[in-house]
Amino acid sequence: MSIIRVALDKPLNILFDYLAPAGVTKQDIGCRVFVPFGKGRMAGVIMEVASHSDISPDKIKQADQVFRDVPPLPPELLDLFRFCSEYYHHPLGEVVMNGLPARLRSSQPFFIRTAPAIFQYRLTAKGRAVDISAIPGRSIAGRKLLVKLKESGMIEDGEAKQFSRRTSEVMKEFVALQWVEEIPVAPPVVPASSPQETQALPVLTTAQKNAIDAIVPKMGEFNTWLLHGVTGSGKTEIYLRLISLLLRQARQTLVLVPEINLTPQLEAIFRARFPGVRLASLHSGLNPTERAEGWVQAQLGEAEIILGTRLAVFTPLPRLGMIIVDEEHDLSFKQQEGLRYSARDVAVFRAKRAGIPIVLGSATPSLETYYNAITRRYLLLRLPSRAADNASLPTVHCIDIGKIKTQEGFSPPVITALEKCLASNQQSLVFINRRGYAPILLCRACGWTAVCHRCASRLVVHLREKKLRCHHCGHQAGFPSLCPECGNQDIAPFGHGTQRIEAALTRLFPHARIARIDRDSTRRKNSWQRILKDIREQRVDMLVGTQILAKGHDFPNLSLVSILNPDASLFSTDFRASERLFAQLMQVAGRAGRSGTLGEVLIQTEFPDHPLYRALRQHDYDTLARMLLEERKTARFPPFVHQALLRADAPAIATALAFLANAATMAKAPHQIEVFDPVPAQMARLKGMERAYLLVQSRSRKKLQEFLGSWRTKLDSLPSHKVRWTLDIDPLEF
DNA sequence: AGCACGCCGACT
DNA sequence: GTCGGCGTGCTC
Repeated sequence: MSIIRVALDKPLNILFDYLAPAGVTKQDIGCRVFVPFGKGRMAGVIMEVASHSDISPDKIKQADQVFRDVPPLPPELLDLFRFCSEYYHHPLGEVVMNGLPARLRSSQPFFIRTAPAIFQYRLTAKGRAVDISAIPGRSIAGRKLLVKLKESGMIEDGEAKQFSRRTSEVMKEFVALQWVEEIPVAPPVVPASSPQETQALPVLTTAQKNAIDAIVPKMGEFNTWLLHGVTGSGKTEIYLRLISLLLRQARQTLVLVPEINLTPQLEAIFRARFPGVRLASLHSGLNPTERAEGWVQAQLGEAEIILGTRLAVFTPLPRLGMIIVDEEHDLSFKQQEGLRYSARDVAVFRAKRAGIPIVLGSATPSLETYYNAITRRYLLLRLPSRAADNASLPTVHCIDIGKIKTQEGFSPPVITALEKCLASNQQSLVFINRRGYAPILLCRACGWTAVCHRCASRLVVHLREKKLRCHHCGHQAGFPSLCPECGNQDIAPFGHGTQRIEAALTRLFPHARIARIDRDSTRRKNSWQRILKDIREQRVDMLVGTQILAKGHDFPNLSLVSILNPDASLFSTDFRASERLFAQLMQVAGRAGRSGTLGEVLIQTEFPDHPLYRALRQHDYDTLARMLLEERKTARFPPFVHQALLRADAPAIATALAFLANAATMAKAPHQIEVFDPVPAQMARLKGMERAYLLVQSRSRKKLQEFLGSWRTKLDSLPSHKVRWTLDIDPLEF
């Protein structure tokens, strides 16, 4: 027992053997270890302990130090890493180290703060006497804090921290001034055996009740449940009931959500429902230490609910009882670089191994998931109507802009509807999936358009900043006054983006309060949360925005959704474009009329009879999904085949294509495997790199995997000057 | 991936 | 004469 095999963050598909430090046993498998490597030293994870090594003894170095600061990674997690390494054909060391929070990847030991201190801050008599003007006006955090304290007398740590990053400092000053006193709160005993659900629980709809009755008897076994519920049908309430059940059994629940935007919302709901229950929130908005702390709490079994984005699927969870993947169709579950894993698929595998249920929730399931459900590999639960008493699904109308002319992007019926909405104090939403002022800068004389020189894309006009921007690489350019091609002055923005629509709305409705919501307007930290608050508190009449608005937010007073130009992706070359467009439109449409008021959705299109819009009008996901599945079947697309992409990047497209051609010859297409011709990627140039890919597919996942395994060893030995290649399993983008 | 070693062009 | 280009090969 003197050799340890260590996973290191290196693009090599091997473990590295080291002489173990004294006293190392099999108990240390899963511990982090510090080792010499090349001329430096680095941190890794002990994957195996062995008695001998095949490496010649003179090469083997002595490992420096085994870290026992946190418990070793449990065997199930190491298995999960091995599975990912094999399935995604990615080096094990990179998989393992990618799964650890950054703070634990470093060579610094991590000191667990035992019993993370929770404090209450109570306003003293002295503090009560302080006038708000005693705090300088520029100390916004200080003022907010004092106002809050005067309102409620006391505040908890966690709540205070939400005001601003400065809060803890300010609070220290308050304590020093004896305005507040600090009272330690005893942390809840672990595990909280009975969740204190104090408030009256909402009455369940029949569909919700049926769903819960179906899952509850099978809580102890693996099943993949698809919870297919229209927007507003109350999926969250089902999650809450199931979690509550697990809390009573002292088991942990892992909840995966798409992106950080939704995390605070769901976190607030969970905390309100289960006060006193330890919830670890793992998202990219945390600093490395916070992230590691949440992770360790999960690993120690202290955190009972773990809420996080895709990376959270790799959290060690000793008492895991269920996994929930909310908005399972969301693309952000798939990592698009490095280890290209799908957190949703990894979660299903993890649940299967652990013998626990997994619930995939969506109003618009991915076709892969839906297919699994209708073929009974997954168990399907439906919530066909909205949960709130008086809420029904919005009416959807198409406006044929082939027949009715638009002005500044708006057709007369949309303008009228917006007017009516404004007059009756209802909020409206204008959806246009394009940031910036206009997508194109065009010379009317010669047809020249501004393009990015690093990407195969057009530059987008950002009028306010007087800049042209590439939305793919971030490149910025000034605004030319003449056409660089023909010298003509007649160059102008063409088409509509959110900024232009916002400007048009401001002209049309000068008295309306208009908010633009896109990546540009929500870039700054907390600005999205602020806008959301403004919307909820009715300080906004009209919202203009991109797909950010489509995602899971509840706008109670919103009654009109206008969708401006969705046609572009109807006839796209990407076979998933229709599925995505439909999901997106269904999601935005679902923002309308979620409580009380009847919602209305207006779609401006040149193809009002297209089946996609017909399905949308009838809120009929199933018919369209089945139709799209039929198309996929005849065209031999997923989910009827399994795909893998060999991607190659090179400075010149010919180099990338030549490499792929070589790779294709090596493949010697075995039985049941289709190897296609190398082709340039959709975005043929990105950030100065030319990109191409080679598609491989098979009806048998197993056959495809076997093939990929042997192919990859050959690829490793292929000359690849100037070419960077990766395998992308179950690719979503081409 | 880094980072070495190694073999050929323009510079103080 | 060297400094440095990046092609090739190794890391326990």
